[in-house]
Amino acid sequence: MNSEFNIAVHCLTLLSLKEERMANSEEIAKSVCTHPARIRKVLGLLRKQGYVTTKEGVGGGYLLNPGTEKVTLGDLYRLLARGSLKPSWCSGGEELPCEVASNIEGIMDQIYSGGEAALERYLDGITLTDVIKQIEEAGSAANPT
Amino acid sequence: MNSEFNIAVHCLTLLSLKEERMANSEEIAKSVCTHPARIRKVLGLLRKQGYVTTKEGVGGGYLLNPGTEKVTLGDLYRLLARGSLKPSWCSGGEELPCEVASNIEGIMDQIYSGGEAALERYLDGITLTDVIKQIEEAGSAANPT
DNA sequence: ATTACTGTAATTATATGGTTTACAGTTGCT
DNA sequence: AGCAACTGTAAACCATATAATTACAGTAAT
Repeated sequence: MNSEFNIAVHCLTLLSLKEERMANSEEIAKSVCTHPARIRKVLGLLRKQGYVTTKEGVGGGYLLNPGTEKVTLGDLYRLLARGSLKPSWCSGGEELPCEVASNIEGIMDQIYSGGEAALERYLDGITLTDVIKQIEEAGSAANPT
Repeated sequence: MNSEFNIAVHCLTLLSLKEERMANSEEIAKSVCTHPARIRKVLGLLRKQGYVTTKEGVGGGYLLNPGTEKVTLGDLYRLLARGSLKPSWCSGGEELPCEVASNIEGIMDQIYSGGEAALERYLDGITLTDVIKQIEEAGSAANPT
């Protein structure tokens, strides 16, 4: 699947763990390990969903909205990576004389949709809170108090 | 995901519907709509699993083994497309000083594995027989007796 | 005004996936 | 034996998809 889903999870957990729940695209890009413009693109989509608020101008950046921790990975999947199961190339073709060739595409489409539904159900069971908790646990294991 | 999975499903249903359960790579390639060399590559893997027998030389080709219709799409997925959920690019990195960056990879890995397990469970519920039946139904609907 | 940000689109670089070519190995036929 | 029709496999080539980068307009704090 698409890596923007991965980026979204990363950005939101990072913001949640930040004091002030805020950071700018440059800082986030360092942690994600990509270019700030890419972060701005993904966070622009998350803003449209109401997950973050952006502040332009000096001292600006992205602010995590309250309640966003309840968002599930399924929500983020649907927003950023829906349809990623079906490959860009598929076999057969409507116009071909072969019975299999002309019908397989529709059947495989159904199968990919079903697979995606199964995947979404799984991802709906994981919230950002779950991911954040795991990060915190991993961190405290590395630096025990 | 990888389109070889799609090709495998196509080839096996095609062979099952053929009189003699046999065809050569050129004929199959026409139906799948790709190059014969690609068909040979995929069917080579299916041979190693015992799903087909190949016959080299004049009049050769691929023969569907008895019982292969019981194979599930999950089996084919594991053989040809396992691991396709995780994107080639992922965020973060062990070496980074950020707590999120250094831990996210392992956590996302687990999530991708879980998603893959969910997907496999779904695909395990579909056999080649199911796909073949659907092709037959679609065909008889187009040409009613 | 100037500086430090975001928003967004266009461009370039790189990776992936599919096609094609090539040729050695195998088998049936005459 | 020799030819023709196949598979097996790897390498080269090409197209497409994805990520990085550049660029610049818009916005807000000082």
